[in-house]
Amino acid sequence: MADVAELAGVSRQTVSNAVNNPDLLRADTLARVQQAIDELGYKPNRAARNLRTRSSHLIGLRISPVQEGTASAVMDRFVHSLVDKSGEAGYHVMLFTSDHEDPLAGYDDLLRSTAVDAFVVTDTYFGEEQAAWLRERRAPFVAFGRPWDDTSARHPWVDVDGAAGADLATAHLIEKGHTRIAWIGWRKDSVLGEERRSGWVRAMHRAGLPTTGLASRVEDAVASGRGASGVMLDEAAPTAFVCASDTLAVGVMHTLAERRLQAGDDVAVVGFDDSQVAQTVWPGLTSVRQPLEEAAIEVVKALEGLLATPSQVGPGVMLTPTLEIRGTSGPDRA
Amino acid sequence: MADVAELAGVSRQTVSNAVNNPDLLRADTLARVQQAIDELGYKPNRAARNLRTRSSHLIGLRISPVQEGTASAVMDRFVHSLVDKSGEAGYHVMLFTSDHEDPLAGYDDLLRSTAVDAFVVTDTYFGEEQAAWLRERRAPFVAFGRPWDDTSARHPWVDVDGAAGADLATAHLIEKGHTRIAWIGWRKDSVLGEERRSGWVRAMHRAGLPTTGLASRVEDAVASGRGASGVMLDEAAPTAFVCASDTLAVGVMHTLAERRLQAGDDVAVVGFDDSQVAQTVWPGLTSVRQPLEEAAIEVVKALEGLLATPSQVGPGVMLTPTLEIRGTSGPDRA
DNA sequence: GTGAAAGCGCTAACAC
DNA sequence: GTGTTAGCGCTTTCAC
Repeated sequence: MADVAELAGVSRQTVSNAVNNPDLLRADTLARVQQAIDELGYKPNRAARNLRTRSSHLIGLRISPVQEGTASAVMDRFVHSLVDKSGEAGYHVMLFTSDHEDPLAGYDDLLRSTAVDAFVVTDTYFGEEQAAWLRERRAPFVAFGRPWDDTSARHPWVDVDGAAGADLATAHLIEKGHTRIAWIGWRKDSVLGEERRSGWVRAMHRAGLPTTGLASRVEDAVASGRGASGVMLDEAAPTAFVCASDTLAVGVMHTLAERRLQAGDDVAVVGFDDSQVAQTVWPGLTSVRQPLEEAAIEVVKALEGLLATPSQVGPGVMLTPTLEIRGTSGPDRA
Repeated sequence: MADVAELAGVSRQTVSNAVNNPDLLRADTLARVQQAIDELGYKPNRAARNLRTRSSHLIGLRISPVQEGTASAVMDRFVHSLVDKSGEAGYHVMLFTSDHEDPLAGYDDLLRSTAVDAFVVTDTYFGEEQAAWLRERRAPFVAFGRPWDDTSARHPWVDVDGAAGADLATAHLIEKGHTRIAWIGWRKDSVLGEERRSGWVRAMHRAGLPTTGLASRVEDAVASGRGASGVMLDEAAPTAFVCASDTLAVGVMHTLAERRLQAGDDVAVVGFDDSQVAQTVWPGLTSVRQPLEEAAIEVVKALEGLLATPSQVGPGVMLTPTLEIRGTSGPDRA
């Protein structure tokens, strides 16, 4: 910095102003300083700046372990988008993990050591707890996932409308002529699962179609999807399946393959998350896709607002997913 | 820090020592300071520490955009492992992107602003260029991927033996009775692809089996795998396929499905990377799995060595992949 | 619009 | 073993 100042013939302070408050300088001075900066390849030292401004321009994101044997990688896609979008806003994403026992430990450490300016909280299931804890400590954070029970939650959030996604999927199948459309979803204690399920119910009832005996709730695993769809096929003879996840949808496809049924031709299947599995598996799994890039944009926007004026919290942002139509959602042939 | 010092009845420096050089203190003093730290929930301020020690305990990792429509997510799995392992060593992973035009720009910025202590370089294809550039700037880094042409490269690296992986896959098929085993790989300009291919050649020749007319080199895309395997089936009638990636292997499975052939029963297929697709697709895609967790451990180890004694560079570490055997690698029925 | 002075919170070097 | 001193590189007052 001193070098730049000397080369430009100004004081060190003026260099700082050139970088942080360019409009404070006269145009010609600014140009001279800028040239010196370029010439010397000067970049302000992060540590010093952080110390002085009490901000790190780092946002913390806790990532949970990879789920082997499942199809979904929503988290990973979101991380990519978030890194992209926050980078454009001058922030970097710092990843951390904490053991499942005490997920808050990681947050606490980073908070106390002022390592990050804010967090992005994504873990939907533990969201509540984390949110309450962070709020209590006045830690700035934006949640990807709405606050479910706590209607009084005063923190910014961005979420994707799961019901709309399932509705979209179901309506698509209805349009294809299906009338007996089954739901393979998650256990009842999953708020996310119940929300997605409600979209299926909504679309079915809107079309005057029955849902009784057509819903199943299981663990999010391929084997569970396979098991549930086998039973469903035997007992309720649906011509199409809407699933709460691609993992479950792949399970349905296992059942079909075992029974020598063609996914799409004989029985339709729609998944949720537009995973790489959905994108590549034959003949292409129709799937609900979350607008993660948009979500990242909104999260960063909320983050910027939060750090600029911590007091005022804007309303939550709800995004609508889209449907990626592929081979498994063929017309009803029955 | 001052509070802790006062509560423990020592000077601020002693608190610092308690944190950074505990063995410098007498046991009872240490205990007293430690208790004060716990009581107050004290954590050293990162920015101040970074400024003073000229280190951020951050390692930079450039992530490339997600490849839609492919099966592999090696990068994402590696990121998870790296975050885990580096966390144990007291480091955090900071992600960044840079446009494809100028991948070095991102590195340069972080380097100049002393934002990170070191980089982990993973992009195999641009590895050479990046490595040379970083070395020139004396930026500490560890490469995940060996230096291919530059035998004089004096930087630490960790890599997975792709030839061994393809050899493993091929030998497994040979053991299953297959004799006409085809290779679907990447274009010739991919060093990684040629390396994997050499493992197939090696295993075939070791068993006295022919390779002529059994190899195909295409883009890494599902459609390419499908196309190449279709042609191969018509022209050379192989009973098994070994592929350079799960993406290509899924393409082969498309061809089989279209021809009403059962993957595993009629024609065997083995992929590479043990992606979520391989893990979930019916009837399970046998695939070569890279030991990414081990790789992350070695990378972190190298990183620690590098930062401790920058001058001495240990030898590269080569890891051997394993084979995940699933339904698609059935015996030869011909 | 520009420069001088002060200090962010910590740790390395030294004196005690 | 413990305390004192100095300073990491920057930005934020405040004069000028």
